[in-house]
Amino acid sequence: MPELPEVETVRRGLEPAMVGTRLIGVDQRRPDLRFPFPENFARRLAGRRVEALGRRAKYLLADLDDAQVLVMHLGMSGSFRIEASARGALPGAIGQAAAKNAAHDHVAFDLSTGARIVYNDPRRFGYMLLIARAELASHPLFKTIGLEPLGNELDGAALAARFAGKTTSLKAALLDQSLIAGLGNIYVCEALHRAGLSPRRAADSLARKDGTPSERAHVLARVIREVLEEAVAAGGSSLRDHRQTNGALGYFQHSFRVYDREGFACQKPGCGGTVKRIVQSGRATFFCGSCQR
DNA sequence: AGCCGATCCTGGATGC
DNA sequence: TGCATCCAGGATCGGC
Repeated sequence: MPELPEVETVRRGLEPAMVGTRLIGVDQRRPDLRFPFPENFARRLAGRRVEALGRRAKYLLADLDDAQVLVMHLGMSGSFRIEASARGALPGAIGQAAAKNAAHDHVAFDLSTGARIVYNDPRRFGYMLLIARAELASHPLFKTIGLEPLGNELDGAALAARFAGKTTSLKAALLDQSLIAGLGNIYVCEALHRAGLSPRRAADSLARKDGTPSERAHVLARVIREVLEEAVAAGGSSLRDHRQTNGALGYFQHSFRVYDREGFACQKPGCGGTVKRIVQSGRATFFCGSCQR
């Protein structure tokens, strides 16, 4: 489910509820998600104060007052919701939708404010880890992570340099978290369409023969940032599971130009092409065969 | 070294 | 209606 915009939406929702509060109790309802929870997970979190809530790539990072970081990944179907109090249920349709899914509520954090934050994940591809802050950067999960697209790292030159010598497709390279972080299937398809680049084009074609970045590289870097920022502003894309922490749906799915739009007309003015669906390394790719070259 | 397919898991959509 | 099949926003692993 969650690519960078969805994770960032969740972060912005959780931040005001969590930062500065203490974790009074942690209700861990099963031994594992994708991986086993850390040893004594609930006990190690109890009483800790949350100092900051950050994001790197698709990871949420809660800085704790004991120099540990609670690392959370939402996998394909993970979501957080905030309940106003430990006992209280949310009113109306949002509350009902949450209650219906309660079988997949795997962790709940009770905060010193009385709020409760619940992690729900039907497919259980998500996970939570505790890592010492000093060891975070050298941790296997983080030391190989690529460019952060919303930071200052991403520009055409950096992208072309990362992709230099890669014989794989642009689609596969953009999905590779060790090259550029945070993109998933949706935003790769959308960015390539906006850039007018074929997903089948070789990744190293972003650089000229002399190694300098081509115009394509600059355009692609710009539209990646653009589509991610627009999606964050829309609260992410809600296809199945993604919700904002207040239960509301994101609405960027209404702005898709190619993703899941096989057979529809290309929306680029004057193009006249049709959106196609192909499979690349086992995953659906949506693109316009006319204007993406 | 680097790429591809299989795999973890559940639920929704589709087809017979 | 029921059952089987396929597909899904991710990322790791083994095999080649």
